[in-house]
Amino acid sequence: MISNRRQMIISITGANAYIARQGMDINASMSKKTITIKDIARALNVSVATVSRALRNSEEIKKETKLAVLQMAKEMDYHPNLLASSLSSKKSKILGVVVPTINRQFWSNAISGIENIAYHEGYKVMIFQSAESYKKEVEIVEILANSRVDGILMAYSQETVDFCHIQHVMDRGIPVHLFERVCEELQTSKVVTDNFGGAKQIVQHLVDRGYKNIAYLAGPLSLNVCKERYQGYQSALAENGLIASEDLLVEIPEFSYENAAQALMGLWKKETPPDALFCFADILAIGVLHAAREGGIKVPARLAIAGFGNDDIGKFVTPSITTMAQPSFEMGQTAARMLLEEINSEEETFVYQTETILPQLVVRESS
Amino acid sequence: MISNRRQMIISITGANAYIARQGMDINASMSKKTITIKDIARALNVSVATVSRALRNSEEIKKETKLAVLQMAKEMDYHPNLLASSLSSKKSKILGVVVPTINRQFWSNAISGIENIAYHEGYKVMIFQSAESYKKEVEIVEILANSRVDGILMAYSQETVDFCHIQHVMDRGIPVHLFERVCEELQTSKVVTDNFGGAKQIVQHLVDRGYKNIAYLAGPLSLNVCKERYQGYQSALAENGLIASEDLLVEIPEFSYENAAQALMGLWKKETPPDALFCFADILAIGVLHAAREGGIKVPARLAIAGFGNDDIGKFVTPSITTMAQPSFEMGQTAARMLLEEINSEEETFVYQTETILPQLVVRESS
DNA sequence: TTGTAGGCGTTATCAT
DNA sequence: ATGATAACGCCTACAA
Repeated sequence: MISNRRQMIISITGANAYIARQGMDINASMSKKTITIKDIARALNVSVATVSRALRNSEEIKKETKLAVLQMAKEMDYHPNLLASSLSSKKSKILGVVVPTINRQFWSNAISGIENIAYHEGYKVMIFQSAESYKKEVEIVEILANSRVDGILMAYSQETVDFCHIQHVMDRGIPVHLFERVCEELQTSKVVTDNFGGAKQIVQHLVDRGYKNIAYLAGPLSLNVCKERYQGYQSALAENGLIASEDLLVEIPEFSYENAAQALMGLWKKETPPDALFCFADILAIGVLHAAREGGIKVPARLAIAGFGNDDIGKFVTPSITTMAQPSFEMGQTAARMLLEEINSEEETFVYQTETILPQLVVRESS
Repeated sequence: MISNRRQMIISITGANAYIARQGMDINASMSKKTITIKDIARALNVSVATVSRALRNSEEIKKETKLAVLQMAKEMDYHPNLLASSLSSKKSKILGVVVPTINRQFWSNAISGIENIAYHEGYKVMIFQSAESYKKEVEIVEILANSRVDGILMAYSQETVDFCHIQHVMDRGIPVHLFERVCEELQTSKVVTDNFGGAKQIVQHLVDRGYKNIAYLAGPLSLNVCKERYQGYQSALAENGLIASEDLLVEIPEFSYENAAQALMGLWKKETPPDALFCFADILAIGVLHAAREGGIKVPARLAIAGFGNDDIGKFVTPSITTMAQPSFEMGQTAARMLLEEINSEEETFVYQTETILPQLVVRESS
């Protein structure tokens, strides 16, 4: 445990240097008066308007004055106050992001993609996690709107069935784009995975491999993602003359290794346990795989496992997990790009689009 | 590809309802005049000060007026403008976060912990990734300072050897707390892992298991974390009469599975390849494990592997990875708590502390 | 307990 | 090309 007392660092540079030259008492000014465009204007004997224009590199300003302002700004160690700028210009250059959680790979990757694009376009990113709570989500959306973010990217919580809070901020004039978890009720741009097609494809793959009694381990079917993959699963089975019995559907309330493990145990106790298991997400597939090994169930001999998402982890476990690759980073980028496009669009009638990302089948050892 | 035209949703509720009742023309007010405390004041025939106080639940206000204001605010669909509030109060209630990347588990967990605490304390979080670039980091720090964040949490980039940019924002009066990646030069609070002790412990474990030729796969030794774990490694070897030969140190420029795999290949070509490999982070351990399997190297029979961090992945691979558990989520929480403590501290002389988190040895199959 | 009025630091609209 | 000046929406002494 090392601890230091805060130290007053006295340096005759930057702002203080300027003040010193003006003949002011340094000690009296230790409250560190922050330099504003007003100070620059006074020092240069021009108006604040001129300074403001010069700093924002406006065309309608003489080159020399612009240079003079820039130089004086540096000399006085001036730093713009973005709060004031935002208040005045009505543009905060902030994007709001709402995700269920930050610490699952899909979401952190998506956030990374969002930040990546935002940064390059000069936008900051404000991030919140709803923790799958509707109540929290409502609060968050309100906070973001009140913070005057220029737009919101969100994947709503699994509790969310009412979308008034989202509609409400849209009515306030704030563009909202949905990604991954979307709904029909809202007129927004959306970035989604082809869940139906993806699920169908991977289940077809299982069928092709000879598996006949394929179970689906789902998250809450109230979420479009979960339901769509379920429908893809059903469709694939139907096309192959197989039935998706109720018995083979397990819906878990929360995504975790443990819940997946439990689900497997439950399935295994049935009269006719499945010979393959399609999991809504890789995290579940991993949990199942782990439980299978502990239970002495050979994978893929007695049980094939397939996931969805292509988290890093699936590649390195033994046996490695067959999955549908979802480019989460790129999804974040796409969502951010589309949102910025709407923000920067002049027209009143922005055309909302739904961008569908096609996942890729990655066949590995688990099937 | 579904696409919809933006729709004007006309509803006689909220703000418009109020305006309608006032006899104003709805169509003329479609520009959605945002309601301010001024409007509430006018409607209630009180001053803006009263409204402001009532909304902030000030003590010095009569209960009835407070209620009246609150009710009218709701009726008029009032939403506070946090930008204006921040500008005026000089508190933005925003925390800035700078990390190398969001999409590695350690960092996303830490961010999650930070957001978690921040949210509960009424703070928003603005997140940036430096991508290990010094130049970008300098820009980011400037942006955060200009955004008037109330404090900054950061883990600097691996390129960063000069800390003036950080000192500069501190001089501007913005508290900065360092976590995980810290340096001696800066007088700030810090949250660190006991890297020396942790590395020593896990290497001692390897020695105890009978391994004698233990290599260290490091990240850039310019980072304190990498160096400290190196020193712990050296110390453990020394105490056991073993030598940490230069030959057994591999420094990779960037954290990736691939680089780790390459490093193993390099080591394996040596006259006397190592019999154990301590990796700076789990991600490297996984890369090495994967390469070992492909190269037919039995783990742990011919090569023991140990990591650091306890990412989820290490638990599920075969053989599972021995590692030092680093509670990243809690580190984020701790860092956030300490920063908020400084922000909320009245005193001029805040006592900077260094919080050291002890990692836990997790022995698994790879050793 | 409530009101008045002057900021907070920029931007934007008119003039000149 | 530059200047005055009024917003932007809220907070906070200081008065009353």
